[in-house]
Formats: sequence, C-alpha cells, structure tokens
Amino acid sequence: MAGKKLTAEWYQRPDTVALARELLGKVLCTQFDGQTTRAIISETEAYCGAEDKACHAYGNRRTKRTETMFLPGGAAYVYLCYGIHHLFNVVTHAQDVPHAILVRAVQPLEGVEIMLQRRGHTKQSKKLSAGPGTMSQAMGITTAYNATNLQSSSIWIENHGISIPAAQVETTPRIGVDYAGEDAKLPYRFEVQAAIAH
DNA sequence: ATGTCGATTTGCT
DNA sequence: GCAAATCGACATA
Repeated sequence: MAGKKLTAEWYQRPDTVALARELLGKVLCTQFDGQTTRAIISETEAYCGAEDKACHAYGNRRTKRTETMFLPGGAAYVYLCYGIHHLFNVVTHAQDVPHAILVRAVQPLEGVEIMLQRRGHTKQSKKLSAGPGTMSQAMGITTAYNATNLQSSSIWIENHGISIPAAQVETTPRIGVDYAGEDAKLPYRFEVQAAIAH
C-alpha cells in the first residue's frame, strides 16, 4: 500500500505550475493518533508567490500567516478560511520564494472509514473529499499542522506510479480569486474529473 | 483597539 | 439560488 515518499528535492523545484500538474495522481497520506489515511490527489491550484496577485504572499508580503510559504519547498501551508475551513497547501520552490500549491480534491484510497467518521458521513460519496475544505477535514488536517515538514510521519505525499493521461486533465482558471485582476484568469488549476484507476 | 473580509460549505427558501 | 456560519489575519486609527 505504501508508495515512494516524495523527496525534498522534488518539492524544491522552481516550476510550481508544472508541479501542480504532476501532483495529480500522487497520494496524500496522513497519520494522526495511529490512524492512517491515504487519498489520490485529483485537483490542485498553483499560487506563484511575489508575481501572483492571487497569492497571499503577493509582492513578497511577509506576515505571520504567509511566513510558512517562505519555507523551503516540502512544508505544509495550512490556514483557516471563512473561519471554518482548513485549506491545505504544499509549499514549493526554494527558501524565501513563497510559492505553494492548494490541494482542492482527493479520492479516498485507504482509511475510508476514518474519513467518513471525521466528516460525519455514513456512506462514501463524491462529496466526501472533493473541495479544499472538505478534503482537509476528511484527511484530518487542521491549522495545527501548519508548517509541518512533509518528510514527517504526520503528513506526507507518496508516488504510487499512477499517471494521469493529458486527455483526462482539465486546465482552468482558479476558483474564488476574482480580486486578483488579470492573474485571476491564469490557467493554474488542474482537475481530474474521472475516477482515478489504481 | 476595532472593523472588514476571505483560495468555502451547507442548508434552507 | 442565496445567505448564514465563524474566526483569525490584516489594515487602519
């Protein structure tokens, strides 16, 4: 069941948009209180630091919240949105270059029972872990894990050798970033709509 | 010190 | 389809 853990070098590569595309089909894993869950990443968005108006760290804005994005690639950036939702991002690029990839949806692979319990659902459905807030809840990720290193034993990402054909990937503008002007139109969102075979 | 608002989800009209 | 929920970060004073 376990795959090969992505290395620090993988995360620290500079092309965040390409990494967002490559993240599709990779397996996000969490282990909290001895409970392990695994899920295949099916939707991502790239946020490209200082030059990207949609990014929290646009213009290299350094605050308590954005500080995590300045860490070297390979850290988890988790923040609270609308006071309710914990949004999970993967920090990429080198230290002091605030790029990140928002994981918006995953498909459950292991520990489905645990995810159902966390979500308060009784049956598996598409809504179980599709959406940036719900997928965090299903995986048990909260802001308490902000800045967690992805080489740790709490949160990490594995390569299971799953590749997604280009024909199955939809590339669209990002969601909910209308305030970003021209940058709101950038094709930085990658989505696999079909169920991923594994 | 205080006010505004968000990389959303959910339930009700 | 619309609006409430809910809290911390950030900007302004």
